[in-house]
Amino acid sequence: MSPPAGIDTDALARPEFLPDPDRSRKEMESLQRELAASATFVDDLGFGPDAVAFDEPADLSAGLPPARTEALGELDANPDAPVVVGVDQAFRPERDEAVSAAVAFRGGRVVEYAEAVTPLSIPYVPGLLAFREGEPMLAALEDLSVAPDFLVCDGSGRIHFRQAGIATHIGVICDLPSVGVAKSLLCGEPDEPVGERPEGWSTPIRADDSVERVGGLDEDRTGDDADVGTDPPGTDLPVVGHAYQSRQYPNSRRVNPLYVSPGHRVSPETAVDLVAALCAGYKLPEPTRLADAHADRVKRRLGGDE
DNA sequence: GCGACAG
DNA sequence: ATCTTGTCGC
Repeated sequence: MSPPAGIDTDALARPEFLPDPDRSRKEMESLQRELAASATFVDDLGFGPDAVAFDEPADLSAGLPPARTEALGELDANPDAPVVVGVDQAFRPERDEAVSAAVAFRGGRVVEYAEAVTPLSIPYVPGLLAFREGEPMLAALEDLSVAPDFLVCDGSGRIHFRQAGIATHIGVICDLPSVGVAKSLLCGEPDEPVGERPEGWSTPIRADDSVERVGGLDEDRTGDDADVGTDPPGTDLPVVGHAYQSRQYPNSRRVNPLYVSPGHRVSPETAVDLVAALCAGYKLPEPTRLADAHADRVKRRLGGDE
């Protein structure tokens, strides 16, 4: 049995990574370097893509599916399935508040919806998103009564100037495996051009000059020195994530790929494999898609203004 | 100085 | 992210 423990609130133990209006940009950047150094971009999960795979997308036409608490029970078909949690946010610009949502799944079923409304204290700055939205995300996670085994965050993880995107912040703070799923590329360079690609296609994103290298963090690089010079150009650069074509129309090229990167305790390769398994017919992985819908629902319930 | 930049 | 109707294409 797994008692509803929710998140191990280590968040309070790492206040340095939470928003502080008085902190300078330089200070936030060095905190991220510190955080990247304590992050792990190698597999440390205890389960694989098959354990979290969705075989059917949720039907949202009549609203979100009800949470099935019984899916947590011992009579569940797959009692050992990991708890996957998708997190996303909606905003109330007029009030400068974030509405964050966390949706927990087990065996492909929703087991809990959680949410939080949080005042925003820091503006959006590319590269410093976690200092604006990290607190709200944690608030939604702490509203959960089930303990997550894996977090799917919207935004980048290792695909980040200091290899510490919001998925990395959240993963390290909670000490949970996490991945970042972004709809556009923050930095880095794809091995191949990212256009007109078939469903299921993916290509590595490698660190470019805009990505700071983190000491002791690149030992997960593939190949050894003997390969240098024989590999294609750029192959010696560290892979920080992947572009992944989760959806595509047969006779059209309009859908852009997803940019998947490890947050914490996962490798770039496993991160894409996990996200591929979480996708069930739509562009976004199911956890993210439902978290997005739940955040919108909560926002609507709160009302258009005041 | 110019460009580029998750949500 | 948010402001927003209809509309082009599978």
